[in-house]
Amino acid sequence: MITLEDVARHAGVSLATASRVLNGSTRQVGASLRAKVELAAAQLGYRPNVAAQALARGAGNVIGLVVHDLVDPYFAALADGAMRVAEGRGLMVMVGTTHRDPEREIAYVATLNAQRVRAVLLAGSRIADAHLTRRLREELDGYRESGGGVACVGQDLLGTDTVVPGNAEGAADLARALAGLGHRRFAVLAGPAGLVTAQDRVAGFAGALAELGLPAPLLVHGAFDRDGGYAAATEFADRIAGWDEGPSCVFAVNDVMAVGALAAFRDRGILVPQDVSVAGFDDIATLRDLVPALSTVRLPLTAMGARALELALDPAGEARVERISGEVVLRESTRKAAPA
Amino acid sequence: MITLEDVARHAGVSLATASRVLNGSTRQVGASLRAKVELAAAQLGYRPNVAAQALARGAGNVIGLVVHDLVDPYFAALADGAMRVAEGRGLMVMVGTTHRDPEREIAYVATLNAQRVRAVLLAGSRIADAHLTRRLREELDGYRESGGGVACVGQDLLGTDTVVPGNAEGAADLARALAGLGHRRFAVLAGPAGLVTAQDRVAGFAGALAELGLPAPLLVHGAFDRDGGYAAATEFADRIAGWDEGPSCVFAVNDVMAVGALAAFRDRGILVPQDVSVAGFDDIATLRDLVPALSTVRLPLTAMGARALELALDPAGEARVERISGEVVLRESTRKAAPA
DNA sequence: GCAGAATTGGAAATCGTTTTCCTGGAGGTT
DNA sequence: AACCTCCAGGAAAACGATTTCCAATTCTGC
Repeated sequence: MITLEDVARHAGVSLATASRVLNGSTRQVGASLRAKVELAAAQLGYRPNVAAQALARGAGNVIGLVVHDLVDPYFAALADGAMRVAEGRGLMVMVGTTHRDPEREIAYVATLNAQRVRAVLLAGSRIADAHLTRRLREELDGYRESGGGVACVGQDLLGTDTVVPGNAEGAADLARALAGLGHRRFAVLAGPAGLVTAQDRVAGFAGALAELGLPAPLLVHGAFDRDGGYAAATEFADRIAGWDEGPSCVFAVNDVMAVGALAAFRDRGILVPQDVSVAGFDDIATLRDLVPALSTVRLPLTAMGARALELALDPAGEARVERISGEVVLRESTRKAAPA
Repeated sequence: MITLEDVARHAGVSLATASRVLNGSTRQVGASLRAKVELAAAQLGYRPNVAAQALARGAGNVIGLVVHDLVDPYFAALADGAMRVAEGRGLMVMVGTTHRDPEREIAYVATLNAQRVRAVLLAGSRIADAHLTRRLREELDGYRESGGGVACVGQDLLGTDTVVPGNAEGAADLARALAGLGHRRFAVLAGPAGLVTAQDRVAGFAGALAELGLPAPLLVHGAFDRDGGYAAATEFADRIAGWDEGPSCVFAVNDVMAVGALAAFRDRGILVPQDVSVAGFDDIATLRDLVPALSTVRLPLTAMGARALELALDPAGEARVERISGEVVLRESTRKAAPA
């Protein structure tokens, strides 16, 4: 490996001068020496050793990103937004995927802490488990004390800068919109019982229904992914099989689950939206071409990821919380309910 | 920040001993000292500084991954596979997204080189531009000389370990399968003219048709993404509008483009598969619930990403090339052609 | 008991940079 | 001409670990 010392020797200057020329410094270097150093560096093919730079400077140019699953388009979009910001600032991004294991999440924060990354971005919803949350919080506190920025996308549970999607409000808006279409009886594919994002969406939805004086929705729990949606929709169909009046509209707490639900209904010969309307949440770009097109709540995911990283990188005294509201988008998967 | 020296002092031992206790060493440390050091480290909340470790050890535990676009499920799946391997080996992953800009790709390799990452994984197809390819290759050679492993997923153009999807063979198999369904006249939504992956798929497809004695397909170029598929399909529909016998089957060179094509046909009232059959390539998991379900060529993307990283991490004398073959999956988007 | 081997602990060199001083010379002001 | 300021350049001290020696101890086998 070519080191800075090699370059300096080859150029006939001191280490200090070579460093000043090659790796941005406030100090000036005379034109002739500067040229010599640059030539030597080019000839030798010098590459700075960032580990050494990070050590000497006391700060690297890496940021950390922790997501649950890169294959889930929700997280991919968030990551994309964050990476664009990182790129714009000349930072590299280290990514960790937890596959929804809270222990892994804590472990990643510890690792990123050891890496002395400039900022850590936590994406995705926390499990509603006080003990785990506390441990994560402690780990983050330790990290922040050492000067790193932390932000998260999701719930404001960690005392950090947070970009909070308007889950409850969006779901409530959606409920009102669906009620406006004439629906009276709803089911909710509610995701895992302990997942805060899912809880918020369910609560917002159910709350709006209550305000409208409509009956509480039928809740079916299941995993937060496509297969969870499929399973929950199947269970739903089984449960209402004998009823004379079942729900006319099903709300899946995210788009990916809604896709699973659509598949389940299709497999059982239930027509959407004729037999039942289906709505999701997130407005995942990759899924906009579904048939029938999914009614949902649009969240500006890329912008949210970008904004969160900005928060993490630009420190403030107080923990800031930014609420991002979703926008109801009605498409073909929901239709006017038949008059009662 | 708590350093190892703080821990050593607090425990009343030397730096060397503390290092041996805390960060895996071959040397033994007596039980009593070991306990003292561990206690001190825990009390002080010591976190090793990886930059310093990397410097002292001469190698970090980071690998680099360069993809075009994380939002594209193709790359997300590859990245996921690679990350699982990395996780299993206790390595962190630095991700760079090029957004299909070859200059950025080269820049990322340079940056990863400076980071002295253990291995670099390049995913995604190279542009067929000799000059850019040469520059990338030089950059990679420089990196490999310094001891890093390189692998790529895509074409074997860089003289490195490579996982090569059977693009031409898969497309040829698909062509034969479609011909077996009775199709005689084909169109290909061929992607950008300079993209090697797209070229290979087109060539394989066209080659098989020629072998079967069928007419050469109608080629329509466009971007390699959903909107490119939409635009190309629209152009295709316009072109054949006046013909008395147009192609009965359209092959989009990837699934994402096929989704765009399906949308375009839907918007123009063209029924798939009744009016025209559509097939894609990749078998993206997120898109398996489309209606009509997409006929395609399945590529084990996650496994490919994982394998590529394994190649990069386990050095060999020679550059190894592993071919991965795709499997034709016929679904509802293609149907038997009406007898002529 | 005793030589030699094995083991354990510590001092100090090392990794590749950045950065703080320090020095000598150039330029400007009375 | 004397004095002061400014500035380019270099020597050397961090930065926070690992690792190589070396010395001191404890085991072995006779």
